Amino acid sequence: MLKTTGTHPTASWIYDRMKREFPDLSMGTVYRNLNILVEQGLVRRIEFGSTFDRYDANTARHYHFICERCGSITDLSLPIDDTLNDRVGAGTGFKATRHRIEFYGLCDKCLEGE
Amino acid sequence: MLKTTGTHPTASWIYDRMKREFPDLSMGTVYRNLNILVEQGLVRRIEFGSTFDRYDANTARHYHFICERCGSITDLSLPIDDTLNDRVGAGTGFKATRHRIEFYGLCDKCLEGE
DNA sequence: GTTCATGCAAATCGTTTGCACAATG
DNA sequence: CATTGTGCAAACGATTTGCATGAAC
Repeated sequence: MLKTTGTHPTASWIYDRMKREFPDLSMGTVYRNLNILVEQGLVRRIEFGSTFDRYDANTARHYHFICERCGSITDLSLPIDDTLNDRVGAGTGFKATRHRIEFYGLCDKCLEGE
Repeated sequence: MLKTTGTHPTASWIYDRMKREFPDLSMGTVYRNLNILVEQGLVRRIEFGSTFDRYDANTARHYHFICERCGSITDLSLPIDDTLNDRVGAGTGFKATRHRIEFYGLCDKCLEGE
């Protein structure tokens, strides 16, 4: 189900959605299975400023755009820049192997209303 | 106190630390005052993968490095790249005004033990 | 009969809030 | 007397867990 969803749902969104098909689904089951999928690397857990987690079935490396007005989260096609990792190491003695970027601003839909 | 701390403490770390000086300090007070400082823009709240928030008195824009072994969080001096924001807009119709980057890897101390 | 995922409810944990009180002006 | 910041304990909300049940092999 997650794979066919372009959004980045929360656990309770998934719960509501799946409950249509499995009326006596429980939250425990949702969380248990999400954790299994995350362990298996099939799903990514992503935490943003909110109090709840979101889940992402797009396991390809990508950056995220978060709209500050409507809160929507969109996958970006911006190419991954691995030279950033090397630049961090220069001089500091750190060794960065990966990074994550989130962009904040206004999405296309919210810009229309401006 | 936060200003004199290079680390990115959690609320309970601050609580423990301040309790030495104010023995009957309560958690409510810590959180209340942290929220006030965040509202005033004097302190940043930063959420990482963990279940709890961290606080940062360094309000200058900067990226973070998170050590995957010891969990330490370090401010980076890597220059902010605002051209990234523009590149997000190109083609997508989004307007990014800011971004945040976290690097993951091994810090200098943990690399020594390799 | 053993294994395993489930529903349910209770527990957990970081954070927030209601309230009474004491200090301040 | 009005205001403000506090301690305390209870409330909160997202997530986790213990346990009994029932299905699958």
